[in-house]
Parts: sequence; C-alpha cells; structure tokens
Amino acid sequence: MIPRKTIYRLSIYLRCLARLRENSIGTVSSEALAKAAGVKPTQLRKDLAYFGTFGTRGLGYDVNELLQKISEELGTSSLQPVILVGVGNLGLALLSYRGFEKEGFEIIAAFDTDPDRKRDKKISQPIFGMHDMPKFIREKNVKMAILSVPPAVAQNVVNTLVDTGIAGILNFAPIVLAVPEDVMVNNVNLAIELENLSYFIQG
Amino acid sequence: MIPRKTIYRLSIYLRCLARLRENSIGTVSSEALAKAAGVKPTQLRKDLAYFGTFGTRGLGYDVNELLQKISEELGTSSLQPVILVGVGNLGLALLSYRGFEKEGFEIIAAFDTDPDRKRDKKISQPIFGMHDMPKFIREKNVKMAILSVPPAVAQNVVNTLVDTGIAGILNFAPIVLAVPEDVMVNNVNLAIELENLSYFIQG
DNA sequence: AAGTGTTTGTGAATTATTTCACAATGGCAG
DNA sequence: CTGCCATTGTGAAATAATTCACAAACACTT
Repeated sequence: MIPRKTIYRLSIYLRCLARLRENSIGTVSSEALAKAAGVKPTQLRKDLAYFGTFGTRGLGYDVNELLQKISEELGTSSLQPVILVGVGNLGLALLSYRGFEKEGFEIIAAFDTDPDRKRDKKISQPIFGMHDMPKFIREKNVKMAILSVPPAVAQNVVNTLVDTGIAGILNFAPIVLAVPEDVMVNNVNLAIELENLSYFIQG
Repeated sequence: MIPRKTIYRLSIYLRCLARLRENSIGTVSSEALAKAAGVKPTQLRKDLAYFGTFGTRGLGYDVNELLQKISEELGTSSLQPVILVGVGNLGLALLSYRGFEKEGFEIIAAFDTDPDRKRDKKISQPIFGMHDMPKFIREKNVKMAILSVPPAVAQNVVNTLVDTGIAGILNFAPIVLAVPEDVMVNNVNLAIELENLSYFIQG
C-alpha cells in the first residue's frame, strides 16, 4: 500500500512537472525534479516505484509521460464536483478562490444557515439553505465537501454530510471531527500552523 | 529532540484541554483526552513524556496544569506579532478571520503591491506598500509572516522576508519555496488537500 | 492502614519511512 | 558495434514513529 505521505508528494511532483512543461522542458532527471519539489532524489524514485517504472536509465523521465501517469494515479484526470458548507469569511474567500478549477476541482454550490445574508463579495456559485443540502448531494452525487462552519456546529453538519454520502471532507473548523472510518477528513487549522511555526523559530 | 508531529499534536491537545476547561472539567485521563484529540492513549502519553511528567497515576491529568505546561512548551504564552503579505482574495479573508488572536497571534499589518486598491471588505489592519515592508519588519521585530501572494512572485517576496529577519513563513502560494535552513516554512496548499482526499475516497 | 482498582510512564517490540549503495540499463560518442 | 557515462530502480540498512505490555504509583474504599 502506498504511504499517505507519498500521495502528498505525488501532488507536489505533479505541479513541478506542470511548470517544467510550461517551460517546454521535455525530460527531467530525478535529481532535478527532486530539487524542484524539495525532496531527495532517492525519495522521489522510491515514491514513483510504488506504482510503476517510468524513467529511462541514463536519461531521466519524460515530463509529459510522467505528468500523465501521476495524474492517472491520483485520479485527477476528471473534474470532481465539490460543495462548500459555511459561507462566512473564510468560506466566501474559498468560493472566490480561482485556484481549484485549474487543478481539477469545481465548487459547484455552497450551503449556509443563512443563504440570503448580505455578503460583500460577488461569487459565481449559488448559495442554498442547509435543508437543501442532503437532496443536492444525493442528486448530484457529490463525494467531497469543504467545511468552513463555526466549530460549535461542525460535528452536526458532518453527521449530515456523512449520512448523505460524502466520503471526503476538507475541514477548516478548529475541532477534531468524529467520522466513520471509511470517511476521510483532511484538517486545515491555521492557528495550529502558526503555533507550530512559532515553536520552531524560537528553538 | 521532540518530533515535529508531536508538536502538532500538542497544539491539538491544547485545544481539547481548553474545551474541557470551558466545561469545568478538572481532571482527564489519557484515554479520554486521546479520544477527544483523535489519537491513541499511548501516543498521548508518549508525546507528553517528551517534555515532562504531569499526570497522577490512578487519576489522570489536571486540566489546568496540563494546559499551562503545554502552553509553555509551545511558547504560546505570549502574543506573537505576524504580518501578512499579499492582500488578494485569500489574504483579505485571513485578515478578517478572527480566530488568531484567541490563539495568541495578531496580524498587525498587511503588505501588497497595490495597497490602495479597492477591496470589498472592511478590515482593521493597515495595508502598506511592499517597499515599506523591510523597514516595518525590522522596526517591529516581526518574526513570522503569512504569505498569500501569487505563485509567480512568491520566491521573490520570500527572499526579501528572509533578508529582513523573518524566521517562520506560513505559505499559501502553491509553490515550493527555497529558504535557508534556519527559516521554517509551513505550506498550506488547498488544491493538494483536495487532490489527496480525492485519491483516498476512490480507493 | 491495608487492599483494590485505575491510570500513568516507559523500555522493548513493532511498524513505517527514509536513505544508502550499487547493480542494471539505456543513451551516446567514436 | 563497443565502451563509457549518466541515471534509474531497488534490496538492504538506517532512522523515525507508533504501539505494546507491564511495572510503578497513586487514589479511594473499607
């Protein structure tokens, strides 16, 4: 089984390769790519070895081919629909963040307890009330959700999400969520990231 | 030396303990706290053992005391000034995010190439031009920065930050930054988090 | 004050991840 | 076509992180 960390790094390699391609670079050695990705060459090679062998000895990797293979492995080839729950400050910013589509994701709708509240920013996605959510998820067969609700209600919302078939949650609420083990949660906690930095810079 | 992952978890324990205190709970066992934090009890105990012994056998941990000790260990006791660079969509949202102060951080100023651009949202922090940044950092002795600039200029900005004494960077730009090894970078890449979820939910 | 039950703290064992070291392979020059 | 050079792919070794297993310590009851 491929380690979780390897999967993370595959995403990084993917982005480095995309930049190489933009610069019309056709082949790359594990040394060069590893450097660009901030890892050691042996680690890169080991990571790739988990799902195949793609290089040419003495030469390196074909940028396009490797891009293709990693993309397949990650399942990024097709556009994944995502919903966002909780349209506060952060939620609104994420909705207007144009960096997802390029990477194969599209936030197709947002949900909030108060969908009609006045918000300062124009966004292209529709905002619905929370009770419309289960139906929407089922009908559109959505599998992934971004959670940016206040911590106090997060667990409740998650229970609903899980019940309606969501299998992956990107959680911004500063709380540890309880989910069945077939549901995957990735936590992004900005305060913890800062705290972590703060620890390491003061030794 | 304390593992990096342990430091991350200490931050999580801290937040769980804070909630216990809010609920007027005075003591907690490693089992209960570990469950709240989403880890195994032995891991919690091992983590704590890295920097001391605080529990009472047969009873558990004093919530207040442990809170205090972890907080000291993390160096969260004092308020850390932070600057933010790049006031676009995401930067603006982070500026208005009120979740940092509570955790001991304050974004005291923001910098942007176009500080006077019209922005939809009201924020309390001042926005300065990029050329004011080095002076500001040195005068206020800022050590931490949040980076939310476009990827194309990120490395450039980082070089300036490093030169002026920044030691910790929370990077939202989707690019691998090159920094001297005494500078710490924590990356937050939302597209990668989504990609990662997507991989694991489809098996 | 002794006995019982609980829970910590930790050395040892296990498991996971990273790094090393080098044989195998193909490109390329002559 | 042969030999050299560069670079991959990969078992083995090293390192790191987690989990186990249990003795030690304390609270609480009687």
